[in-house]
Amino acid sequence: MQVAPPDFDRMFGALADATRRDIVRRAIDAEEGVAELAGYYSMSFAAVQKHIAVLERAGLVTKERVGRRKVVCTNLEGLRIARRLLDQYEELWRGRVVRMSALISDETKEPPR
Amino acid sequence: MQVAPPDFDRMFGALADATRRDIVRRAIDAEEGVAELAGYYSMSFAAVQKHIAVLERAGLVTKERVGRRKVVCTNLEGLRIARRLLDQYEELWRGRVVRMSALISDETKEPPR
DNA sequence: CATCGATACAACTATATAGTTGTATCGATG
DNA sequence: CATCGATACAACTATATAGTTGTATCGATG
Repeated sequence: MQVAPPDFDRMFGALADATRRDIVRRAIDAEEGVAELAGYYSMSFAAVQKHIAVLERAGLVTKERVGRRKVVCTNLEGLRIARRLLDQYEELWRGRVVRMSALISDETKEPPR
Repeated sequence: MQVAPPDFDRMFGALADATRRDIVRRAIDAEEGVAELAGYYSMSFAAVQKHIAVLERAGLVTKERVGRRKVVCTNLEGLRIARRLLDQYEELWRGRVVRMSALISDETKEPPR
Protein backbone atom coordinates (compact mmCIF):
# COMPACT_ATOMS: atom_id res chain seq x y z
CA MET A 1 0.00 0.00 0.00
CA GLN A 2 1.32 3.35 -1.11
CA VAL A 3 1.43 6.11 1.48
CA ALA A 4 0.12 9.35 -0.02
CA PRO A 5 2.60 12.23 -0.09
CA PRO A 6 1.60 14.95 2.37
CA ASP A 7 -0.86 17.39 0.86
CA PHE A 8 0.18 20.61 2.54
CA ASP A 9 -2.50 22.62 0.75
CA ARG A 10 -5.22 20.52 2.38
CA MET A 11 -3.43 20.35 5.73
CA PHE A 12 -2.85 24.03 6.20
CA GLY A 13 -6.16 24.82 4.55
CA ALA A 14 -7.88 22.61 7.13
CA LEU A 15 -6.06 24.39 9.96
CA ALA A 16 -7.08 27.81 8.61
CA ASP A 17 -10.47 27.73 10.33
CA ALA A 18 -11.13 28.31 14.03
CA THR A 19 -13.92 25.72 14.24
CA ARG A 20 -11.70 23.06 12.70
CA ARG A 21 -8.79 23.91 14.97
CA ASP A 22 -11.16 23.57 17.91
CA ILE A 23 -12.32 20.19 16.65
CA VAL A 24 -8.70 19.05 16.34
CA ARG A 25 -8.11 20.13 19.93
CA ARG A 26 -11.20 18.39 21.30
CA ALA A 27 -10.61 15.25 19.27
CA ILE A 28 -7.22 14.76 20.92
CA ASP A 29 -9.08 12.96 23.70
CA ALA A 30 -10.79 10.78 21.07
CA GLU A 31 -13.97 10.42 23.10
CA GLU A 32 -16.68 12.19 21.15
CA GLY A 33 -18.67 11.32 18.06
CA VAL A 34 -19.65 13.69 15.27
CA ALA A 35 -22.95 14.66 16.94
CA GLU A 36 -21.31 15.30 20.32
CA LEU A 37 -18.73 17.59 18.73
CA ALA A 38 -21.43 19.34 16.72
CA GLY A 39 -23.12 20.25 20.00
CA TYR A 40 -20.35 22.71 20.83
CA TYR A 41 -20.90 24.94 17.80
CA SER A 42 -23.71 27.22 16.81
CA MET A 43 -23.85 25.93 13.26
CA SER A 44 -25.86 23.03 11.88
CA PHE A 45 -24.88 19.40 12.39
CA ALA A 46 -24.20 19.06 8.66
CA ALA A 47 -21.77 22.00 8.72
CA VAL A 48 -19.75 20.44 11.55
CA GLN A 49 -19.82 17.11 9.76
CA LYS A 50 -18.35 18.83 6.69
CA HIS A 51 -15.60 20.40 8.80
CA ILE A 52 -14.74 16.98 10.14
CA ALA A 53 -14.69 15.61 6.58
CA VAL A 54 -12.23 18.38 5.61
CA LEU A 55 -9.99 17.46 8.54
CA GLU A 56 -10.23 13.80 7.60
CA ARG A 57 -9.24 14.43 3.96
CA ALA A 58 -6.32 16.50 5.26
CA GLY A 59 -5.16 13.56 7.36
CA LEU A 60 -5.57 15.48 10.61
CA VAL A 61 -8.30 13.29 12.13
CA THR A 62 -9.60 9.77 11.69
CA LYS A 63 -12.97 8.27 12.58
CA GLU A 64 -13.37 5.09 14.56
CA ARG A 65 -16.63 3.23 14.61
CA VAL A 66 -17.93 2.65 18.15
CA GLY A 67 -21.40 1.18 18.14
CA ARG A 68 -23.61 3.44 16.07
CA ARG A 69 -21.32 6.42 16.61
CA LYS A 70 -18.08 7.37 14.88
CA VAL A 71 -15.57 8.70 17.35
CA VAL A 72 -13.34 11.43 15.94
CA CYS A 73 -9.63 11.03 16.76
CA THR A 74 -6.93 13.59 16.09
CA ASN A 75 -4.12 12.09 14.04
CA LEU A 76 -0.87 13.01 15.74
CA GLU A 77 1.16 11.98 12.71
CA GLY A 78 -0.75 14.47 10.54
CA LEU A 79 0.02 17.29 12.96
CA ARG A 80 3.67 16.28 12.95
CA ILE A 81 3.87 16.37 9.16
CA ALA A 82 2.66 19.97 9.21
CA ARG A 83 4.99 20.87 12.05
CA ARG A 84 7.99 19.34 10.33
CA LEU A 85 7.53 21.63 7.34
CA LEU A 86 7.65 24.66 9.61
CA ASP A 87 10.71 23.17 11.32
CA GLN A 88 12.36 22.85 7.92
CA TYR A 89 11.87 26.55 7.26
CA GLU A 90 13.47 27.34 10.60
CA GLU A 91 16.31 25.02 9.68
CA LEU A 92 16.81 26.88 6.40
CA TRP A 93 16.83 30.11 8.37
CA ARG A 94 19.55 28.79 10.63
CA GLY A 95 21.52 27.74 7.53
CA ARG A 96 21.21 31.24 6.17
CA VAL A 97 22.63 32.76 9.34
CA VAL A 98 25.57 30.34 9.16
CA ARG A 99 26.22 31.22 5.52
CA MET A 100 26.07 34.90 6.35
CA SER A 101 28.54 34.57 9.25
CA ALA A 102 30.85 32.49 7.02
CA LEU A 103 30.74 35.27 4.43
CA ILE A 104 31.55 37.85 7.05
CA SER A 105 34.46 35.86 8.49
CA ASP A 106 35.78 35.25 4.94
CA GLU A 107 35.79 38.98 4.42
CA THR A 108 37.66 39.37 7.70
CA LYS A 109 40.27 36.80 6.68
CA GLU A 110 40.74 38.14 3.15
CA PRO A 111 39.84 41.80 3.15
CA PRO A 112 39.35 43.35 -0.30
CA ARG A 113 42.02 45.93 -0.99
CA MET B 1 2.21 49.95 20.42
CA GLN B 2 -0.14 47.01 20.73
CA VAL B 3 1.01 43.70 19.28
CA ALA B 4 -1.81 42.06 17.35
CA PRO B 5 -2.91 38.64 18.61
CA PRO B 6 -1.89 35.91 16.18
CA ASP B 7 -4.45 35.42 13.44
CA PHE B 8 -4.20 31.69 12.85
CA ASP B 9 -6.85 31.77 10.14
CA ARG B 10 -4.69 34.08 8.04
CA MET B 11 -1.46 32.30 8.93
CA PHE B 12 -2.53 28.80 8.04
CA GLY B 13 -4.59 30.12 5.14
CA ALA B 14 -1.46 31.77 3.77
CA LEU B 15 0.49 28.53 4.13
CA ALA B 16 -2.23 26.57 2.31
CA ASP B 17 -0.88 27.44 -1.14
CA ALA B 18 2.18 25.93 -2.81
CA THR B 19 3.25 29.19 -4.47
CA ARG B 20 3.12 31.04 -1.16
CA ARG B 21 5.04 28.31 0.65
CA ASP B 22 7.68 28.55 -2.06
CA ILE B 23 7.86 32.31 -1.63
CA VAL B 24 8.31 31.85 2.13
CA ARG B 25 11.15 29.43 1.44
CA ARG B 26 12.89 31.70 -1.06
CA ALA B 27 12.41 34.79 1.07
CA ILE B 28 14.36 33.22 3.93
CA ASP B 29 17.48 34.50 2.22
CA ALA B 30 15.89 37.98 2.06
CA GLU B 31 17.66 38.89 -1.15
CA GLU B 32 14.97 39.24 -3.79
CA GLY B 33 12.39 41.88 -4.56
CA VAL B 34 8.81 41.29 -5.65
CA ALA B 35 9.67 41.27 -9.35
CA GLU B 36 12.58 38.87 -8.89
CA LEU B 37 10.37 36.42 -6.98
CA ALA B 38 7.64 36.80 -9.59
CA GLY B 39 10.12 35.58 -12.21
CA TYR B 40 10.03 32.07 -10.76
CA TYR B 41 6.33 31.52 -11.34
CA SER B 42 4.28 31.15 -14.49
CA MET B 43 1.58 33.53 -13.31
CA SER B 44 1.40 37.29 -13.78
CA PHE B 45 3.44 39.72 -11.73
CA ALA B 46 0.24 41.03 -10.11
CA ALA B 47 -0.75 37.54 -8.97
CA VAL B 48 2.60 37.00 -7.26
CA GLN B 49 2.36 40.44 -5.71
CA LYS B 50 -1.02 39.46 -4.28
CA HIS B 51 0.42 36.25 -2.84
CA ILE B 52 3.13 38.30 -1.16
CA ALA B 53 0.48 40.67 0.21
CA VAL B 54 -1.39 37.68 1.67
CA LEU B 55 1.82 36.47 3.35
CA GLU B 56 2.47 39.97 4.65
CA ARG B 57 -1.02 40.30 6.18
CA ALA B 58 -0.50 36.89 7.78
CA GLY B 59 2.72 38.13 9.38
CA LEU B 60 4.83 35.55 7.57
CA VAL B 61 6.92 37.98 5.52
CA THR B 62 7.90 41.64 5.69
CA LYS B 63 9.09 43.98 2.96
CA GLU B 64 12.18 46.12 3.26
CA ARG B 65 12.77 49.03 0.97
CA VAL B 66 16.11 48.80 -0.83
CA GLY B 67 16.47 51.51 -3.45
CA ARG B 68 13.49 51.28 -5.74
CA ARG B 69 12.89 47.64 -4.87
CA LYS B 70 11.17 46.08 -1.88
CA VAL B 71 13.04 43.05 -0.66
CA VAL B 72 10.79 40.31 0.72
CA CYS B 73 11.96 38.82 4.03
CA THR B 74 10.48 35.77 5.72
CA ASN B 75 9.45 36.58 9.27
CA LEU B 76 10.84 33.84 11.50
CA GLU B 77 8.68 34.93 14.41
CA GLY B 78 5.54 34.42 12.32
CA LEU B 79 6.60 30.88 11.44
CA ARG B 80 7.27 30.20 15.11
CA ILE B 81 3.82 31.37 16.15
CA ALA B 82 2.28 28.85 13.77
CA ARG B 83 4.64 26.11 14.90
CA ARG B 84 3.94 26.75 18.57
CA LEU B 85 0.24 26.08 18.03
CA LEU B 86 1.04 22.69 16.54
CA ASP B 87 3.42 22.06 19.44
CA GLN B 88 0.59 22.84 21.85
CA TYR B 89 -1.59 20.18 20.24
CA GLU B 90 1.23 17.66 20.62
CA GLU B 91 1.57 18.75 24.24
CA LEU B 92 -2.15 18.14 24.79
CA TRP B 93 -1.72 14.74 23.22
CA ARG B 94 1.07 13.92 25.63
CA GLY B 95 -1.18 15.05 28.49
CA ARG B 96 -3.88 12.71 27.28
CA VAL B 97 -1.55 9.74 27.30
CA VAL B 98 -0.51 10.61 30.86
CA ARG B 99 -4.14 10.88 31.98
CA MET B 100 -4.95 7.56 30.35
CA SER B 101 -2.04 5.77 32.03
CA ALA B 102 -3.05 7.32 35.37
CA LEU B 103 -6.56 5.98 34.87
CA ILE B 104 -5.26 2.54 34.05
CA SER B 105 -2.95 2.43 37.08
CA ASP B 106 -5.85 3.67 39.28
CA GLU B 107 -7.91 0.77 38.05
CA THR B 108 -5.05 -1.57 38.86
CA LYS B 109 -4.75 -0.18 42.37
CA GLU B 110 -8.49 -0.16 43.11
CA PRO B 111 -10.14 -2.83 41.00
CA PRO B 112 -13.96 -2.57 40.81
CA ARG B 113 -15.61 -5.55 42.47
C1' DC C 1 -38.15 -6.40 10.98
C1' DA C 2 -39.87 -1.70 12.20
C1' DT C 3 -37.90 2.00 14.52
C1' DC C 4 -34.77 5.37 15.84
C1' DG C 5 -30.32 7.53 16.79
C1' DA C 6 -26.15 8.72 14.30
C1' DT C 7 -23.88 9.68 10.20
C1' DA C 8 -23.45 10.81 5.15
C1' DC C 9 -24.46 13.24 1.26
C1' DA C 10 -26.99 15.97 -2.46
C1' DA C 11 -28.44 20.43 -3.90
C1' DC C 12 -28.45 24.94 -3.24
C1' DT C 13 -26.83 30.07 -1.80
C1' DA C 14 -23.59 33.50 -0.40
C1' DT C 15 -19.06 34.84 0.03
C1' DA C 16 -13.97 34.39 -0.35
C1' DT C 17 -10.04 33.50 -3.15
C1' DA C 18 -6.87 33.09 -7.20
C1' DG C 19 -6.15 34.60 -11.24
C1' DT C 20 -6.40 38.26 -15.14
C1' DT C 21 -5.50 43.17 -17.41
C1' DG C 22 -5.10 47.99 -16.95
C1' DT C 23 -3.83 52.18 -14.48
C1' DA C 24 -1.52 54.81 -10.74
C1' DT C 25 2.19 55.78 -7.67
C1' DC C 26 6.88 56.00 -6.17
C1' DG C 27 11.97 56.45 -6.23
C1' DA C 28 16.44 56.63 -8.77
C1' DT C 29 18.66 58.84 -12.52
C1' DG C 30 20.04 61.23 -17.05
C1' DC D 1 11.84 67.40 -14.17
C1' DA D 2 10.94 63.75 -17.71
C1' DT D 3 11.67 59.01 -17.78
C1' DC D 4 11.70 54.40 -16.47
C1' DG D 5 11.97 50.40 -13.46
C1' DA D 6 9.51 48.53 -9.53
C1' DT D 7 5.55 48.20 -6.86
C1' DA D 8 0.54 48.86 -5.67
C1' DC D 9 -4.06 48.61 -6.54
C1' DA D 10 -8.76 48.70 -8.93
C1' DA D 11 -12.01 46.07 -11.49
C1' DC D 12 -13.29 42.08 -13.24
C1' DT D 13 -14.01 36.60 -13.96
C1' DA D 14 -13.94 31.88 -12.56
C1' DT D 15 -13.80 28.72 -9.03
C1' DA D 16 -13.59 27.09 -4.16
C1' DT D 17 -15.46 27.19 0.36
C1' DA D 18 -18.73 27.65 4.33
C1' DG D 19 -22.98 27.50 5.40
C1' DT D 20 -28.06 25.92 4.80
C1' DT D 21 -32.09 22.26 4.43
C1' DG D 22 -33.69 17.90 3.00
C1' DT D 23 -33.12 12.98 2.08
C1' DA D 24 -30.69 8.48 2.39
C1' DT D 25 -28.05 5.04 4.68
C1' DC D 26 -26.44 2.35 8.50
C1' DG D 27 -26.34 -0.10 13.00
C1' DA D 28 -28.41 -1.19 17.60
C1' DT D 29 -32.58 -2.61 19.72
C1' DG D 30 -37.58 -3.53 21.23
